[in-house]
Amino acid sequence: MRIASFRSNAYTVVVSPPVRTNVSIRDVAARAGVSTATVSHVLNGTRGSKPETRQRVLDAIQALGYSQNQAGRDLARGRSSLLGLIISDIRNPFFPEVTAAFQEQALLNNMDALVLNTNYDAQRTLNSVKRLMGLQVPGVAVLTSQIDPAVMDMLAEHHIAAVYLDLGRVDPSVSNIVLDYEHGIGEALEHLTKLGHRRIAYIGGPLALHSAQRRKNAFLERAVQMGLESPATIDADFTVKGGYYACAKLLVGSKPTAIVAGNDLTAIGVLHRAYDGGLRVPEDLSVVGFDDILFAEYTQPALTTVSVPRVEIGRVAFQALWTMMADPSRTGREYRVGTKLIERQTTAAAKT
Amino acid sequence: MRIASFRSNAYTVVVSPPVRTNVSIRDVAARAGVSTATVSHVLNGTRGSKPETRQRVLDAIQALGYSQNQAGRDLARGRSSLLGLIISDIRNPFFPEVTAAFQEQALLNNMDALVLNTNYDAQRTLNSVKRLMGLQVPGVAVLTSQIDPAVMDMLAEHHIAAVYLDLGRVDPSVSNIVLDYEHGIGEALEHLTKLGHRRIAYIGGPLALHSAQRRKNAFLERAVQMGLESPATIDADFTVKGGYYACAKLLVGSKPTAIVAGNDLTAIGVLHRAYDGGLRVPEDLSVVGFDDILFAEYTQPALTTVSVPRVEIGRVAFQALWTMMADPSRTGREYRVGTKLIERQTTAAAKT
DNA sequence: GGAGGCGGATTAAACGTTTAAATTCAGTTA
DNA sequence: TAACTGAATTTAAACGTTTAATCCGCCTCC
Repeated sequence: MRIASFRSNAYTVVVSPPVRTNVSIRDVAARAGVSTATVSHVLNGTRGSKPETRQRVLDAIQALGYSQNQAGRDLARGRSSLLGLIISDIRNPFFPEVTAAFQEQALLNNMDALVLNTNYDAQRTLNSVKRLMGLQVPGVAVLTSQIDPAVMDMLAEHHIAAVYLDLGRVDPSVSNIVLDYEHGIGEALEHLTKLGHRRIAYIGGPLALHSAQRRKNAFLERAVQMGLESPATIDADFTVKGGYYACAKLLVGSKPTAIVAGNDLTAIGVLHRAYDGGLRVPEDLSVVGFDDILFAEYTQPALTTVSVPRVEIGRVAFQALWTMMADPSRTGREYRVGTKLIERQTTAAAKT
Repeated sequence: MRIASFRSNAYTVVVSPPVRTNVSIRDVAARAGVSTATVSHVLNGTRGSKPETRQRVLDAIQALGYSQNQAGRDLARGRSSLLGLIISDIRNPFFPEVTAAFQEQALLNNMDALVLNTNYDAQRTLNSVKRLMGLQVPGVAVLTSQIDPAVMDMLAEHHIAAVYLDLGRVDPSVSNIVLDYEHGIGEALEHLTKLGHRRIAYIGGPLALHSAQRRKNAFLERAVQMGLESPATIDADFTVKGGYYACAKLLVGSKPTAIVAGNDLTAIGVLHRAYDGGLRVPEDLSVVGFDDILFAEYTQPALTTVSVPRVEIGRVAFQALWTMMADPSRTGREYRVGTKLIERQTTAAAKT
């Protein structure tokens, strides 16, 4: 062992001892004059104790500055107090709020959340899940937009509670959060038509993304339903640049008077293209985004957008796991969260 | 126990058994015909083994789909493979990149990062640290802008490697990352003076924040050094709104021709105020931000700003911990990371 | 041919909890 | 008074690793 290679003798400075700051449950028990079992029960509320004993234990804990060793605990219980949260990329402005909300809930229930970025890489996702299983997590939220069946299988096989985003299915130990895109998009289209828009184009994301697919469908269905002229659509890549170029393509020929973007970054690209092309927003062109990321409020002009309730998603994800973990039958269920239009300044009456 | 309260009899459906998917190191050892010690050593490379034995172990692992139980491992080693990363708020655009970089490095070294938001709350910070200690983490990066001495003490007491941001000090088990604000601010001021600006105002953050303090000082020192007319400064709150109102105050009387903001959000507020006040940026007013958050690139016009190398900070934070953890003497050191000006479109020649 | 060294493997004792099962003990009932 | 309850507590056996201490051959060197 490396530490052992440090010989110390009378003349050397005393090296900080290889202390394990070892105040264990046994020390607490000794000081309180009870058994470790009692301490454990007091700590976990697993069984009633005489108020007086209880207090003695609490005092001892206080006096010794004891804190539970999770490793021992996890080992004994066969599961950890960590929950897995798998997301695509924390740098994507969609995720920080989801993450924060999830963690917040976890904390309230005395758990922690281990957040893992997959970087949109399936192999990495699988590795993440493997790590989580090594950690004996009792539950995992997979909030990426693509879901690898191998991941699902692996979690199911080990009977780990799991919650997914927009997975079409619910099973024992598997819950599902479905995003109601239709509602928000419906509001957006109603808003635009009320303002007199008829030629409304849509710029979406890469169809490999399930969410891009679903958003686009929601748009098209609603558009047809409302009898709009066959709407132009382009599939871009959910980036600012992508939005910029897609917009450029749309602004030739029979121009749309309004553009709905599949996410806010795309909408920002549209805003830039419009500016560079001498089009004023919203006077010459109305723009609606999707997501309501933090910065939507700060674009110039402020972006009208369909908000996706990220905080709620995070909270619901935790609740889903928690519910399944508490239920011996592990029944999964479906949770529905809505989207809605946030009107800001990038929409106005269509030019006639 | 809750589970136990479920009586099952011959007539009920069989409840999914309380399986512990128990393929342990013992099973691997048995199948490979070796002792658990050997398996452990193969797994950790802690000791040489005959290639042939090694292979047998590896095969057994493969065949059984074994994966290490971290709880057992952590318990035996007295420390976990988790590193703590304490940040103020993952929703603050400064942190996602730092976090991602830190996690990236951790992953490369077979560790995980547990990210904890303090929400700028000292009590919560302390609780976070306590949790981390319960988890037996071998190291903690505290990248909040305020550092509670109680936190430092607690970590030091338990000999846990720690790295801080802009803490003025280095100790055994304590490293420090110092941000060289001066360099970037110097570049910004040179850039502005070269463009003919003389009246340059500064809008900072709440002085309770150490980083706000340091940025402001860096600005003032450089300004004096360069012989600028005594610059107006306002301490705002690092938000868009704050920037907006601070800017409003500056735009009366002898107006500045350029404004340097203590962070990008503030700068965005300035941009908005200028727009609302009929001032064109950069023709009538030059603006420089600080941080270079993702969105700096997407403001209209794109924000000139002093970039703080977030990815590098995350990486360095990990390296600092890793280095101390590997060093039996736990020597801490100081790491310096630079800032630099990113010229975009919010600066131009001063109006004469 | 014995001493010594060495690489490769095993044995067995931790590590700090949780939790069935056993024990104690005071109170109640027959 | 003996038998029974039930609450409060203790005992002790896991849980799955790591690792110091041993052991076992085998080789080398006098």
